[in-house]
Amino acid sequence: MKKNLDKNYNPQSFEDRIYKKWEESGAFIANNKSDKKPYTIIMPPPNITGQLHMGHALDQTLQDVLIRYKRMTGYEALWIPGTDHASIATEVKVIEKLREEGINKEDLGREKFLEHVWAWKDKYGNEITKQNRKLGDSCDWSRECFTMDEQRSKSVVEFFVRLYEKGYIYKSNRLINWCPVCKTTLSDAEVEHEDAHGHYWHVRYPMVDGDGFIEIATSRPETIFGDVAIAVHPDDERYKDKIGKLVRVPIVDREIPIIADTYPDMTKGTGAVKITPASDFNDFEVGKRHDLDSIDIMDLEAKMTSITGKYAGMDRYECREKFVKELDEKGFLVKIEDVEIPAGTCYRCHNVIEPMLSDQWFVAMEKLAKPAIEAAKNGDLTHVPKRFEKIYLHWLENIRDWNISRQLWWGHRIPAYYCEHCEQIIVDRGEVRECPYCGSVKLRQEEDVLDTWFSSALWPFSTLGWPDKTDDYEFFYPTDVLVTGYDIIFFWVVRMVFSALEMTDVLPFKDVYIHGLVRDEQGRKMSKSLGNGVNPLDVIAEYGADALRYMLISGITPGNDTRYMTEKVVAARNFANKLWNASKFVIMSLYDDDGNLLPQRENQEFWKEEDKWIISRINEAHKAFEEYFEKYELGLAAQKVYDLIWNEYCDWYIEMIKSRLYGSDEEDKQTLRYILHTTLESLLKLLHPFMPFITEEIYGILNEDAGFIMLEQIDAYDEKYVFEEDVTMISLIMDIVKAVRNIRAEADTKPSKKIKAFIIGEDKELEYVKKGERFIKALCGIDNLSLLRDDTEVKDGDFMSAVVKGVEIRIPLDELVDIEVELERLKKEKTRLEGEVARGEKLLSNQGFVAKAPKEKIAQEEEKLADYRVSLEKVCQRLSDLENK
RNA sequence: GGGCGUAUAGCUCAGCUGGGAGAGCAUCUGCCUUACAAGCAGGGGGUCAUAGGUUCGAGCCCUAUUACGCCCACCA
Repeated sequence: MKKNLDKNYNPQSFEDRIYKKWEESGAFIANNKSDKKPYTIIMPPPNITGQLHMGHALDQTLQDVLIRYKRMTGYEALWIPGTDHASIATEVKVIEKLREEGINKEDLGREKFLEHVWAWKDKYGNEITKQNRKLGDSCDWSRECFTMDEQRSKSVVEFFVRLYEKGYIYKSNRLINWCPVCKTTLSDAEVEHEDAHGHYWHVRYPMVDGDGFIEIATSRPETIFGDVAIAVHPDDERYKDKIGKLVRVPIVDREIPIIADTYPDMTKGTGAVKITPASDFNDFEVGKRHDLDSIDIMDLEAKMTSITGKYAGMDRYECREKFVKELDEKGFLVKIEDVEIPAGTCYRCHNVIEPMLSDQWFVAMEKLAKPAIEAAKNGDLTHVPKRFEKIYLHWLENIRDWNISRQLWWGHRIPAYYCEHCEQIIVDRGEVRECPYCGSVKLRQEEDVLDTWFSSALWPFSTLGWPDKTDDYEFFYPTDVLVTGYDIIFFWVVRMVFSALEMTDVLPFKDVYIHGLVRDEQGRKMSKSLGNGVNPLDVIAEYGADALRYMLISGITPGNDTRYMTEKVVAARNFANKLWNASKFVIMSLYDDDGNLLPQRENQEFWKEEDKWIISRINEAHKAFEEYFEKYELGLAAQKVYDLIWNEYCDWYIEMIKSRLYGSDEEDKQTLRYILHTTLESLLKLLHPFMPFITEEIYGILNEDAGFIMLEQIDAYDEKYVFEEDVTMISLIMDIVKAVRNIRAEADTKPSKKIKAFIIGEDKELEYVKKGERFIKALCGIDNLSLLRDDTEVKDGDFMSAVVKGVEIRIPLDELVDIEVELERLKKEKTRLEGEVARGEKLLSNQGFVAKAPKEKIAQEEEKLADYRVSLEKVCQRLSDLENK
């Protein structure tokens, strides 16, 4: 049976099949006993609540391209996949689902609730890993991790205990960010700052001594219940005589002092600030300095506490409205200003967070941050692109202690116990049954769980078995590169770095490759609320994973955002289709009608110019790839292989060899088959990291009984495949072909019409032309080509002509159309050449250039100028001949 | 208030250490030429945001300016 690819490129027909074969054969599994050098990437773990979105698709495609390329260039490549329990996000989702079923989290109790979450995780947690497979991710599923699986939980406990023992972890009562909707505390990184329109309510507080009022402005009047002082700047003349006196808090009727502190800004508001330590971070600091009390005015749901009297139990916003009304009615309200005020919001639910006084666990950051700062400054840690290093450093240099406790149930429960007898805190790796201090067995485990990012921080080494000294850890750690978006540098990159430096004494990775966001066609962020998200799975279903992957990678540059555009996917699909058809052509020529491989001849001595040309071009691409991958210029690498396949291999090489293929020289055909076979193989390998499915499918049919292309090696750049002379010659031929085609097109010659042509040039050029005669004839529809040393033979008569690189082409006009067209062409060409000559002369007569430019550059310019002069002369000659007729 | 990014062909974007502006799509012309019309061949289209400067030479380096975008920051 005739062997070949299907008639049409239809990715749906093979992508799933190929992935299954890869996975079942163990092709993704890395060997920790390999002789090769390790190359390791840890996949940023998607949330188990998540669906694959374009951001994941980009992130993962980048990693897969890197991993596949490294696997094909001599490395033992390991890419570990995994998922994140996403404490808060998952818990919120499960609570929602339970609520729909009429079940309340609190009624269930911790144990039962967690059972529900685990069931939920089992049901949905693997969705995203199925989607990874659709994308073609070559990750090692045998090593798949989950942030809450047994080994990772062990890492987390170990990490916590070690930090605790070294004194980095402490428990403290202080003001924290509280989300009243998610009902948990948040770290600083989890608070977003959004501007909202609000007001300044100017309120006056009567002086206790009856001597007038002091006016303050506040954006949060409901916090007046927590006021413990009014602060003014000590240098503020307006209030100097009031410092130390008492004022009466409106309605609340509490007497509070006017204090002097440098915190108030005399130029802002009224210059007098009310101090509410329990509701504001600045006020908290002022309160500490002046030894003031803190008054809790809100509970954990942001409802007013009993201290607010009739407002008790009221929501914070409702209270604000009613309280302002009361202030107004009682004459305390002076005026209301409309302003934009910044508000801290929860990164999850986007509700306004409430500063709350609370007992929480913290990691002291100052000392831990130092080596992480140092690592970036001394160049051990490289950000790609470099500018993100600033963000990284800025965060670390201004870091505050990390609040790691969360009032949630889903997550790693903090391994701390409280002795109910002696009130000591006991932190231990295992379950604690007896108090080591007093021997009491009345122990209570901490209820809080750890911040999700606490486990993520360990991901580069916990996934490799840490704290155990596993073979994987020994061989694959540290990893090579972390690929992620710029949006989680603080959450994640920073924390992985200091955690690794503290726990493993090495950087977790050398490079941080940062990509941008995938936006929609109009450049907007893809979001649920806008409904403008494009589901990668839909794109894969319609165009194939290869097209999606290629679309995402081509044309991107590190750190910059990109847009999803259907037309780009179509272009990528068309490229795949082009490769499919070209491969079909090659395979057709390699096998006979019974599907047997036809003989091939390898000997280099029989290679023709075009063979050496394409081999040379591919060889150069190998070099370019090495450089591009070194610098993470994946967009450029993708562009390179595209051009090579489409513009050079398909448009030129295949067209050039058709006459040989359909000719009668059997031995030459054997050589040709060898070249076609090997060059296609090389191209497939170069493209494989970007388009793994189509290249694997073609490779499997091209090579019977071959292994996977994904496990093959891409050739390294090799000097012995540099064929300079052949490249020069073929370039000349290509230019001539283009010139003739241009003449034919301008003269409107029927494509089917065969024409006569003359080529006039020097010996060297004519030698090249002679060698390439067969191409010129075949590719330009010329049936009669004469090579001449001078133009005496063809001087008379009407011609159209073109000059390229000192070679003149003349085509008898009777073969074409009228003289006017030719005159027009020649004039245009003359103008162009005059411009070129003028440019060259100007450059070379510039003393500065001649004196300072590199020698090679000058020689190059001289050569070009000489060339243009010859060409111009010929064109002028032609022009005057024609005009004098 | 600080920091950063972007501005290049009608559109979306590349352009590595400074050495004659590129791609895809769109557009125009001609082609179903037995791998491919998801294609082939040919063409048109850019004072590289503005103003200075450095240099023999600037899309690229420096300084200002403008527009859009992003990040950080406790302004009542």
